[in-house]
Amino acid sequence: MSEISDIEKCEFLYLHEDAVREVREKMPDENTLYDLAEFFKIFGDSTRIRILYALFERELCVCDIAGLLNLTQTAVSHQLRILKANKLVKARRDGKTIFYSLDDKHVHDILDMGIEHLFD
Amino acid sequence: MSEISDIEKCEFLYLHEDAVREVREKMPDENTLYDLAEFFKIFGDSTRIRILYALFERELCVCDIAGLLNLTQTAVSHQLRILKANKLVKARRDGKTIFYSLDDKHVHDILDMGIEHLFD
DNA sequence: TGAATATATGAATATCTGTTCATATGTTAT
DNA sequence: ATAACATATGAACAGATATTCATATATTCA
Repeated sequence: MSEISDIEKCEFLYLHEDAVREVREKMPDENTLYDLAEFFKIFGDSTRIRILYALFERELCVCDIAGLLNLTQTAVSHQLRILKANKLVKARRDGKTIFYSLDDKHVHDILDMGIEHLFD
Repeated sequence: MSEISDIEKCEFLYLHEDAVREVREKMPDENTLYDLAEFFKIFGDSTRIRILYALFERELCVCDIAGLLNLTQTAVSHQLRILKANKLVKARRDGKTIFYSLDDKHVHDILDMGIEHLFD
């Protein structure tokens, strides 16, 4: 009986040590992968996706978006805050109204690639 | 006093009717956008992102991945099931071992574009 | 056949996240 | 200054989700 528990043996042994060693060296930085997941999390919500698509055509104010997508003003505001914090949209004030528009050249390409995957 | 509540007036009026009408016509199908969000949800988890990056180099078995990423076998299995269900990875059995590898040509491009956004 | 190994899976739990509600902030017009 | 309007925000709540635990399945080997 070694120190390694029989029950979870697989947890502590590399079945293919050379493969694992090679992969480990080439893996990107841990923090980068974490940030990357956080970034994609933004696209993982249909409300935000719909807002982004709405803004593809032209800038819109909060109430336009709420009416267009049948959402409350509050819900839209909350989501816009997230999108803005992640530099996907930007805001411009005109009197009482605040217009939102896209602020990232990659967004369109990323979403298109997702669509491509869906229709394979 | 009209039927429209004063408090939520913005909810029921289009501030910019023409804009909203134009955008509504060009919006993609509602179901497509929902599926798209579901697809990106998969990338919104660092464990799954790490697994995908590990598989960029070469095929690996469940225990390799668990050891490499310091995760339990069970956690890896659960995530691989999700990745497989969404056709991002495929499995190949060799005796007791099951090797997983990437199964989508878009994954690499999508992740790269995410990285690009991060490093802007 | 039975023991050992590699992986899968259902249920429970804890955490995260989106929406709602109530309210605050900021701008315009009277 | 005050009312009306557009938007923002904090707290509470409900639903989703990743991990863990216990256990099942599948394959190999003695």
